[in-house]
Amino acid sequence: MPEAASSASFSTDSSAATSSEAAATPEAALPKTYDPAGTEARWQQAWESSGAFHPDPAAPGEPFSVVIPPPNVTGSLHMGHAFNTALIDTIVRFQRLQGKNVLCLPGTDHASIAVQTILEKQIKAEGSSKEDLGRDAFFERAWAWKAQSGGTIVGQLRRLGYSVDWKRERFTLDPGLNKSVVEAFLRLHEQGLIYRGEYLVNWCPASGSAVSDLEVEMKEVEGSLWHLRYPLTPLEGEASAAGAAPASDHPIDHLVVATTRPETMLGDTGVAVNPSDPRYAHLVGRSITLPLVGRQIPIVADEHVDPAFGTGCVKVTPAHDPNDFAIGQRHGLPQITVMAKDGTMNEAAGRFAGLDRFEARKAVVAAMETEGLLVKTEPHRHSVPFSDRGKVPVEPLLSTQWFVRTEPLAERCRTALDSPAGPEPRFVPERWSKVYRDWLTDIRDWCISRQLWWGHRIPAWFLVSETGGVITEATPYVVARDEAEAWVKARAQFGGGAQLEQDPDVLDTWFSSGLWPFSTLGWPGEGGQEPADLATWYPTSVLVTGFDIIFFWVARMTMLAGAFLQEADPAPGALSQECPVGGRDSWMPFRDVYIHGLVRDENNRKMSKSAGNGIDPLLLIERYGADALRFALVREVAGAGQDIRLDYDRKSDTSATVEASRNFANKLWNATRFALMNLGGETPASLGEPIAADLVREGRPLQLADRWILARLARVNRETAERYGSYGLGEAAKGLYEFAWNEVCDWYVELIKRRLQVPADLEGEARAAALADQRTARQVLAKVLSELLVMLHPLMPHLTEELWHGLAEAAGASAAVGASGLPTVFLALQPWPAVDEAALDGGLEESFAALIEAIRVVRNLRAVAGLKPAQPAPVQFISGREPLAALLRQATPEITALTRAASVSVLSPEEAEAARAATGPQRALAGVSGELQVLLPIEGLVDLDALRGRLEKDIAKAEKEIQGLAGRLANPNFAGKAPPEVVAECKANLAEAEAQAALARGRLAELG
RNA sequence: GCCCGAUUAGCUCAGCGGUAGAGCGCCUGCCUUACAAGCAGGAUGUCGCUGGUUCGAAACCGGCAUCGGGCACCA
Repeated sequence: MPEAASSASFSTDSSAATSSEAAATPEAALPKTYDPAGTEARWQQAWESSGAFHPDPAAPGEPFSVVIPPPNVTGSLHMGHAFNTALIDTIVRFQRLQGKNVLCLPGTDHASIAVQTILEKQIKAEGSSKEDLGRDAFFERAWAWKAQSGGTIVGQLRRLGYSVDWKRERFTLDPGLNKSVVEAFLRLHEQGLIYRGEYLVNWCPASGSAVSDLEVEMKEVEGSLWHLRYPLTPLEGEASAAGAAPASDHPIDHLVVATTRPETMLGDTGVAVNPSDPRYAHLVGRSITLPLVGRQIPIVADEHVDPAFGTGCVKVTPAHDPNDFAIGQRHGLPQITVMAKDGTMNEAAGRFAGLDRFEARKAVVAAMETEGLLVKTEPHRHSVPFSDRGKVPVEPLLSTQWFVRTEPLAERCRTALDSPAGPEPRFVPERWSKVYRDWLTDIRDWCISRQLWWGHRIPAWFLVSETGGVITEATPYVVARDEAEAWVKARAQFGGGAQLEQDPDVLDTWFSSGLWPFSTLGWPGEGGQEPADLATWYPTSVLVTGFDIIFFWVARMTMLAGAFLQEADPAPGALSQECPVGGRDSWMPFRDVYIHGLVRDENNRKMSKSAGNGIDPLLLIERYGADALRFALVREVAGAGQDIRLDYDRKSDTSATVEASRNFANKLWNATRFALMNLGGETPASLGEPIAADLVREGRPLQLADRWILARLARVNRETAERYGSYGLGEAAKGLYEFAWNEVCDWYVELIKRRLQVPADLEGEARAAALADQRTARQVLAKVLSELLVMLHPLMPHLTEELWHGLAEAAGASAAVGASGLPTVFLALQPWPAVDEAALDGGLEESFAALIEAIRVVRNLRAVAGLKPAQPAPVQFISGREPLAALLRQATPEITALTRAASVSVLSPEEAEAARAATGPQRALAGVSGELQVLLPIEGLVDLDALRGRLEKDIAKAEKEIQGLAGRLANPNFAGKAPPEVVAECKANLAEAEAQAALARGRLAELG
């Protein structure tokens, strides 16, 4: 237990001695600066050991659920994860304060191809291979890796203060999720949505596996375009090229094709031209003798060919190019594979067999040149598909794989997006729904099998006895939950004597990730019972993730949910373990999808491992605290979905942005420290709510500043709840920052200091009155502060939890503690405070702003005149506006304290004129704010030049304004067409600016 | 090629029809007993360019430029 650190914290343990001491002599017990390390660890432990975030599906409260995007177990977390975590945790903590039954479910992803790549690299470095190890030993090693990396990740998530339910933590490859995966595969297969077949797939020679279209990235490379001469095969009876060729005066005896991949010509099975191309129309149907190979291949007409590009002739290699594959299909051309799966040429490549594909390219070009068939070579910049993981060009190869038929699933999703009740899911920001929809339109089937080991084994068993003991495209198979069921199915279909072998391949990682929102909640359940978690928390409330995985993950989840979670799940009768899904509004796995941006580095580059510019979140947490990092990340969010930039100095490992948030944490710490020193050992509970009417009755009414801050508090409460609830997290953070610092600390606390300290020499009734008023101030301060802490809790959970307990237990009252000695009552589980509607007072907020401005003018005058801060000076306000004048009179004691005033007087213009008539003009520091004149009538000790400068500046500013306003009013169109209230405001402003200029001129003249 | 962002103070970004804002940084003065991780005061902008709509545009519309991202892709 990290109790040692609690000396730097508000003590919440049962040894109340330190607490009561803290109340009496706070300076002794509380340091001036907040030290997050001990505090954060302690609260994380307390929350978790008390099960604060382990919800009961049967508990009351509207369900609210989030499944976190499971990080890959490929090492440790980066700043993007910290950002995602900060956003999700802010949302779920807010919803918990709203009284909802909140589940936030954590987990990690096995990341099939990424993890296997890492492990194979390690094994290779040891001079071995996964084949040497064998499948079992490899798995053991992979699980050990998972334990280590997963442990690191979970540790990092805990360190951020993530309020997830660790008891429900899942891993995409754990046995429960395997059950979901197998069930999903079975049902899709039964529905005809999974099929197996030989197609052209993206083959990654580096990982030795097929990959999906999404895992292919197009990269621009400098290549060449080789023009090759393909001779026409002479027609029968055509003796030679010089023979009769009635169709043309210029007989054609060859075609020229252009290619970026000459090595594939060995697999050419045709040449295509555009059907409307007059140059070649007469040649369609004739044959070419394929150079180097000698094969006869036909000339076909196909719309795909662009007559304007190159020669208008295209070589067709159906086994090695997606477009050629399609052309081949349309014209019944054979598919000849000339390459093996390791990227070398195979026996079909004849004399080029055994060469690596890039060597073969050179060799083929050389051979063509030798034959005199290379027409020319041009430099050519073009896009080449690269494997995301393997970082090598992928090879389109014919291969037998498993596929998900996506169109029927995508169609459901498109329909849901057009739901009359509003789009499902709802994207925030909305623009991402277009990206999502576009991808779901014209979607291609999803290759889900991977020739890897680390992953969910495909639940298909082959009757290899039917095909000579090996698995081929033609081998019959059964899909089953396990081997026993496979045997039953196999016997039923093929009788006894079968020999079964499970498919050696595994499923694409995203297949299991795609089930995450329901597999983690217990889908499909046992014995036809719907799991309680699924019944309560499905659909989840919101998915929070980056835009980079909308296709990979978001769309896969919605498509797969559409197959399983519909009210009328069309599963055939064979699947009797049907999971009932009654009573749901929607089968969609989430109501909202909140898409956030990426974290960029100080140079505006995306932070990534490969770029080497990542920042370890733990480094910043250690330096500034988890709350500071979280607050900094959320505060950077502008609107929604925009990337954020985190400034960072790599030499010193510091970040000004995070430091600013750390400073804010410290500000809150000190505000609470101030409160503890001034609440006389009382707590918000013992003081009670400051109810205006009661206080009037008790003869200690709310003062002006009290009413003002309570009005502000009510408004900020309302705004903040609205922002948190509508994904305006950055705005919520900024709003609270400004309220806490600029209003509560800078003004309210300063304004009530005088009232909090009752002079010892005060006696009798005056003393009683002062004490009564002190109590009012204490009540308001306690309320404002504790409510502020609740509102800030989603953003800075540890600090606010600590301070809230500090406030609540100020008197040393022992906190509720559990058997472990840790607290059992948490701010995290408190209700959000109700907005005090009666306290809202727009007029007061406005007039108080004028008071603040008046004080600023006084301070500015003092600064300009070079008065020493400690030197008192008389202050005179002249205002013709009664509400403001009254306010100034009322706030005289506060003004005195905040401006070091020797005296404060408030005069009407008439009184001021009369006084001047009586005493003559006096030298004074003068300034204006609106129609308010501020005078500091002091002789001597004043920098007159600076004062003149100040007045001249006032005049210039007023003149500029006058010019603008007068110009506008002079325009007849303005007066005629603008709304009357705008014109009136404009006139009023002009009058005021003119008055200001006149006043300032007058004062300037008086200075002489 | 198509689609989306962005372009405002030195930096990071708000503002989205009525006279330009915040934070950080910068300058000046302060250890004013909650906080120097602080307090007070101050300076700083042809709001990317260009047409248009409007009484009025940083904001709305059209074009252009630059930067960033996504999708597609002609061999």
